[in-house]
Amino acid sequence: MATETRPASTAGGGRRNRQDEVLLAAIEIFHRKGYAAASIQDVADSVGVLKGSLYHYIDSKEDLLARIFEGSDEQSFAMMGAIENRGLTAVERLEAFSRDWSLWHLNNLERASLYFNEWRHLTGERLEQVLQKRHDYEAAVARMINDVKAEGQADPDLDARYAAFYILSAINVLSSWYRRDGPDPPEHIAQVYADMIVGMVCNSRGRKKPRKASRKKKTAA
Amino acid sequence: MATETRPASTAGGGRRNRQDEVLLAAIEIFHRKGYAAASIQDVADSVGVLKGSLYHYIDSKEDLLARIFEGSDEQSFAMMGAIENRGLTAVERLEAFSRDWSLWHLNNLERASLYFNEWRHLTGERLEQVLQKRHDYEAAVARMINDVKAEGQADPDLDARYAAFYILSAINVLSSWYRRDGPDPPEHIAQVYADMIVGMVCNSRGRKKPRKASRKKKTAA
DNA sequence: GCTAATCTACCGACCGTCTGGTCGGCAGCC
DNA sequence: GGCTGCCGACCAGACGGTCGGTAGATTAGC
Repeated sequence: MATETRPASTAGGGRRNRQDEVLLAAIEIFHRKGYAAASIQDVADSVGVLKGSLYHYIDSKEDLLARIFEGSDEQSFAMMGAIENRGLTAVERLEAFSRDWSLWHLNNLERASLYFNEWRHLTGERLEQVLQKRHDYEAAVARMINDVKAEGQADPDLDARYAAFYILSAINVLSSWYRRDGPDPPEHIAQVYADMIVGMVCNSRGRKKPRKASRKKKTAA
Repeated sequence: MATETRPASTAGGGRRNRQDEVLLAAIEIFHRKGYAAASIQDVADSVGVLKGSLYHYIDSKEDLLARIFEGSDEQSFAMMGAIENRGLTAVERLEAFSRDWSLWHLNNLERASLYFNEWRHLTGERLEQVLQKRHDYEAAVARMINDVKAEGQADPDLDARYAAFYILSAINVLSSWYRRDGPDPPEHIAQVYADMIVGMVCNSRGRKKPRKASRKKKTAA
């Protein structure tokens, strides 16, 4: 992306777009050092250009972060849309989402980590946008879980909002412990996660193992 | 907390220990702005003291962070120890841990958030220590899950390591979405989380609902 | 086909501000 | 008279960002 408006002025193929180079370098460095601790100088060094030259491509440090987020937004919402238009049952949708979203995190470690960890360094309107999108995302997952309940595949007492938080939390953090040189490929881990998530949502019907009744001091039903 | 070693040199009651004031202020500010983006000046302002005066209590910014972590370490390992010495079954232990660890996060939002988010700004030996502790923690949870399997209460195919990551991830992030002014008290949310976790680990025995057999392309058993 | 104007990508010196951290000194309590 | 707690001036360096300038490619005019 970021190449949408012009089809590569330097006639495709050979040498890479500097604009993209800057973005990729920034993703790596912001991820490794953290946005606040990373300097524009670091990014410039990584691209192989003087600091001043960077400002030919960006407006400000925050602008650089915001552009990274734009790309991530596009990718994540495309994924979400694809799932909703596939005509799946609620359970299948939940599983597909869990797997695909996990997979996106695993295949875009740095980008995903930023998306999750560094949004608070945006300000003003951009911050509000991110918070809104985050909220929409949570609501969409909660809706998925409610759909599963409506299909009779989940405990009716399950709190969809908390379950959604739980699921998103677990997936969002994937990027912080996953090692690319680990034993299992991303596809495997994504499937394990999807299984655990679906298992968590779809269980407990008819289980009701004996446990202290102390949990009945709930406030809301 | 953090008052364990000395019972308040200024004779209890009246005015608070400055040492602790500094720590508490730092926790709040490092949490709100992020360690790297927060300045020592911010902390000094919050305590109501000039920046130079802060260095009467701390050695360096990183030292301040490290001291916060020491307190968190004590608390979290005390909690873990208490659970292991209560003579519970494996399932009860898993539930107790899930609930208590969630509760600790909810009741120590800022501290917990730092513990989880800002450890990478430590360096040298201190960083290694944190990484080691983190690893121990993950291993302990994985052991708990294996114990549940040994008791025959969990799917033998469940990958204990990934399940441990999954559980710890979700709980660690509690502090980032929980609002103190939300509708439910921490105790309720902790119990909901514990239920979800126990449900996930203990399910699927005899469930095996029909799903695409495509998940049998696992690599490891 | 040659020249002139324009544009892109980049340089490198520079700015003001803020950073973490130091230090000599002083007031007041034990 | 010494110790604790704190002040406030100070430092060197790093920070994000600016700016005038220029080499080289691209385009336009003739």
